[in-house]
Amino acid sequence: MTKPQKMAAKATENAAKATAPVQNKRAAVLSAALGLFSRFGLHGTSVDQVAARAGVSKSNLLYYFANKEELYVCVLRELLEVWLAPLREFSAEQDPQQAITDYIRRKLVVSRDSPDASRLFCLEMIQGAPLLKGELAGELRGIVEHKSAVIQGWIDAGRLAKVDPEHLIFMIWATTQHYADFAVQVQALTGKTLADPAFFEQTVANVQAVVLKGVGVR
Amino acid sequence: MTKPQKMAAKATENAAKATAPVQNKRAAVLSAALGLFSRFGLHGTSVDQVAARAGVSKSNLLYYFANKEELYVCVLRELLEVWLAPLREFSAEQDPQQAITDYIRRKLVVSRDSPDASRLFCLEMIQGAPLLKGELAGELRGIVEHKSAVIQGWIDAGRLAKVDPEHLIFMIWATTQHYADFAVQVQALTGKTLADPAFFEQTVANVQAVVLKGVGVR
DNA sequence: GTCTATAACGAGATAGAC
DNA sequence: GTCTATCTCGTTATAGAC
Repeated sequence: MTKPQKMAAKATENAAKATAPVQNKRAAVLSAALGLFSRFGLHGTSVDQVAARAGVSKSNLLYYFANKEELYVCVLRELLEVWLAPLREFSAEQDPQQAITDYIRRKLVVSRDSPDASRLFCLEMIQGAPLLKGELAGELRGIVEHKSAVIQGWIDAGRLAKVDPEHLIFMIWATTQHYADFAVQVQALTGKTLADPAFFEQTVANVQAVVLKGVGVR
Repeated sequence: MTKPQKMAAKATENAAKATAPVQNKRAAVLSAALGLFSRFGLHGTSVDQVAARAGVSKSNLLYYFANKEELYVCVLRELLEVWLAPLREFSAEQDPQQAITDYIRRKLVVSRDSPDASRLFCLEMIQGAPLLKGELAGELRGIVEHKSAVIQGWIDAGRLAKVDPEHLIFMIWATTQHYADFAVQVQALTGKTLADPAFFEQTVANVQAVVLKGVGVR
């Protein structure tokens, strides 16, 4: 088995049977790569920089990842799960007000705790999502259609005001991700970051308040 | 006067006394550059690509702009005005509901007609706004503080619900720019773009409805 | 002002010793 | 698995003729 084949196999198997130290190295590289790619993009980041940040040599990095693009794709793959997780939990069994309240908080927690993931996702979208277009049209679309139907059900039952469910979802995504993607702007204008607990709670409360009132039936 | 000096002078004078054909070329290059930088970033775009798109040779382009970074900065400078214009019009003399209604529409018009500008602005923010930080802390901050005071005045007068003005402004920015920056995602999930007149009006109506109701006093 | 040719450099990727 | 050395290519930027 040649090296690239081994690597490809490892990637598809989710690296199930690799040894622990190898996993640590891969994880370190992926984490370093996320941090840099999310700020400077694929072309704005050199393999050298990623290697340095991860504490490995460039050629060693290229032993684990066949080339820069493969590394980038691996990072994106991990990313998508982080990004999708909060949406999956959005449930039809809950009270609509509570479901929206919880969803907004979960998304803001991601913006606070994984701003890198949010930013790289945004970067990818801006560039036309060359590598995520497939997932968008497939998995994400399925989930969104399902959640939209749930929201539409609430509206038909008179539990929410008449809004287009997809626009409501976009609005929640936009307002919550804004605090990660435009963190510099938020900081320049308010002096605060989501890392500040008081500001975080204030943000959660404001977004929840406007959205809930905006779609409320009362 | 050496070439770089001439160029720098031309840039600062706003190219007031340059001849028309020269202006056309500069404009063509700037426009081509905006289109490419906004998709692929500074490092993802080559001078060659910009030149080709603008219909000039690479070395000719480098006659007008001393180097790639200067070109990038020129593009950003133009950008900021496009981005700020709708906010400047946000007026204290209007009825609050009307002011917010109009502002949302204006921002969505920009998202529809200048998605490149919106995307490049977003790219710059994601990267930490190395070149716009100054403007953010200065001019933008001043305008935002002023507009926030206006909103606070409306709240104190009981004409709007109690919201933090800055979060309201962020919410409007986020929801409206989303349709430009995440256009691929919006298209993948709805099949539509703001270029579609019906979808545009539907978007305007939805955003206005939720925000207005969300901050309304009734 | 515009062109062709080319210098100079950075960065991705590979070869091969250990 | 990890390293050093090196090849190769794309890209920026300049030199200099017209």
